Amino acid sequence: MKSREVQAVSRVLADPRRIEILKRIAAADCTACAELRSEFPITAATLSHHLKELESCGLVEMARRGKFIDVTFRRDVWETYLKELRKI
Amino acid sequence: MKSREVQAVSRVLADPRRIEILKRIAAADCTACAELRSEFPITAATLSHHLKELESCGLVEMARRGKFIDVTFRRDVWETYLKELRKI
DNA sequence: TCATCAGTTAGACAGTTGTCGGACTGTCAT
DNA sequence: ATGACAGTCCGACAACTGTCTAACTGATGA
Repeated sequence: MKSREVQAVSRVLADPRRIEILKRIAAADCTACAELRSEFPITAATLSHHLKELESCGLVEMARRGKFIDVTFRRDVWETYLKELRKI
Repeated sequence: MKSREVQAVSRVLADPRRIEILKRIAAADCTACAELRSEFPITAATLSHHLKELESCGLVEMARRGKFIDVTFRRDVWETYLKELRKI
């Protein structure tokens, strides 16, 4: 994992709400954004934005399934990130 | 470590330059800001700002020694932070 | 086909933040 | 004392970002 990727993850993790969302996804992969939206007081647009950020740095994966989106936690990326931080 | 403290560290880590500075400090505690300033192309004011951020979330400790500042890496705080992240 | 629902995109706005120059404080050596 | 030096504080500015509303796309079911 390159230094730039570590920075990307760190940047994405900077927002408190994003950490919460990530925790939630890591705890139980969800099959719909609405599932998340029911747990956080945010707009669909805002959630979409955050998910895009989480996806852009590889922390989650998103896949369409009909009307819904499967959101899955990329634990391997997460572990790699932690491994990099442990080097510091 | 409370959730708010984790968020504070994550926020501070979001800036690429701050990660670099932290790495540098972790690699070898330094006894002067000038030492750092010679390695990064930033103003004294900007460096002071970043160090203050790093200090505010507990990642480094700063102590005056005459004209100079001793900057030390708080590895215990760092480990605690990593431990929290590992829970996710 | 048409209404509805899940999610995205675009644009706007407010708040935050990284950066700097310049003034300042405090310390040391002469 | 005085000049030089290490670092901080302040105000400003540009860039970025989290949030929203509103309009949109695409899929489902009646």
